[in-house]
Amino acid sequence: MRWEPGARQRLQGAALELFAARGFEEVTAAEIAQSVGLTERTFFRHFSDKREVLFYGQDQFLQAFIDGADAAPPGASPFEVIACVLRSAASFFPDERRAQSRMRQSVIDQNPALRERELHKLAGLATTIAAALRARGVGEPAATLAAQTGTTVFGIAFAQWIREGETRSLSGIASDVLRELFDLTAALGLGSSAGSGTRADSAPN
Amino acid sequence: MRWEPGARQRLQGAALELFAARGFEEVTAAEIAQSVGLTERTFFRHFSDKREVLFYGQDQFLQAFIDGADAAPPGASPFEVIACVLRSAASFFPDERRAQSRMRQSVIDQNPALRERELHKLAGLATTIAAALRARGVGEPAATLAAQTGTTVFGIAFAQWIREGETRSLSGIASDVLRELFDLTAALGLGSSAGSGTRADSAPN
DNA sequence: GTGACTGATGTCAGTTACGGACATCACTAT
DNA sequence: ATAGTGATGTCCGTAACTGACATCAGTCAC
Repeated sequence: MRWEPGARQRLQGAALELFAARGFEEVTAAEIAQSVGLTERTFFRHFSDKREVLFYGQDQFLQAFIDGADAAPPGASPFEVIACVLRSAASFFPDERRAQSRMRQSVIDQNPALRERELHKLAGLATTIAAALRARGVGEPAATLAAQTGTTVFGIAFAQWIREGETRSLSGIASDVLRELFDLTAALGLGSSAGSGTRADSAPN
Repeated sequence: MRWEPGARQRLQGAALELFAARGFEEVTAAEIAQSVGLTERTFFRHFSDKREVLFYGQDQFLQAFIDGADAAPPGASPFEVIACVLRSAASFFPDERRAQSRMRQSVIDQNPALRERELHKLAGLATTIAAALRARGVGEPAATLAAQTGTTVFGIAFAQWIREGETRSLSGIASDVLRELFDLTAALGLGSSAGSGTRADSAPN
């Protein structure tokens, strides 16, 4: 071969290290490229923009979400599907990855631009799940509602999984967070309209 | 006065028009500035980056969220607070603003970078609401869970409010979406652990 | 085997989003 | 008057991208 293989992976690895060491904004794309023997132009051939070097290649992760939805039994309610999705997604992060995820997340958390990209990816996940729910016959806004709430639960669970001192599995944490959500909504009353209806008629505008 | 007052507002107005006419990426910051008799440098003194021209000045909007949380009765459960927040936030968008909101949103929806920024702002709202809930004694992860779910509901309701042909008020739509969320979660069974616990013990990893 | 073809890369030049440093000049307080 | 302030202009630099074109190992057709 004329070139070392795995240029993309090398770029991603070098980028994460450099970002962790000196911060996202203090590292240029040219620098990352040169650190693995490539040029800036090649960097931007592999990644649509500088931030993307930290997010590219989540196809398998997204697939885990889809697989979770597909694995749900035919008659499952939207949130039962979400529970399956969460379990499948969580299996994508075994405890061995905790340390790496922590490092990566600390880089992301320290830069607003990177957090924006992360939120965007999360929203993309939600859109995908919503589509899967719609394919199962779930209508709107239930599909989007369940999908976005599901990614919210995942996000909160993931943040907890990353937290220093946490030892539970991501799957376990996600279950707990989901249960907490049920408890919160259930605390509002038994009738479906009792909770919000309590004051809904007082000031519609 | 040496300069026309309201430079920021003029920049925002011109930017929205130009973006709507030609697309976000096809308009340069210098162009926007010159269209209102200012320079590019001044543009970036008013807005931290080009996208921000569409998002700056949402302090009142954010305040509406906070006010909603503060207006909730002392003993209210997290989601009762959320219901108050939604009502307060919705009152920030009377039907007269529907047309303008539609135009603005269509610009945002057509550009990924702008959607990223929007999600980031939404996330900031959620963080603020979560803090308000914590100040009321709500613990974690309940506070974050309720806050993020609340902004999700708001986002879905807003998207529906914007939709062509929709005539209901944002407040009414938000109530309906919130009720739909309750229905979805309530459909899982009465016990708080029945829904997720069904398969939680089968494959923790 | 030779020649066309491909795919990943390099090179170069350009545009645009910003940010730092300094000047300007109406307005204001003293 | 004099000094100070605040919004702006001017100038210049850096870094994120982008398009056009060159290069050259490997591969496939013939």
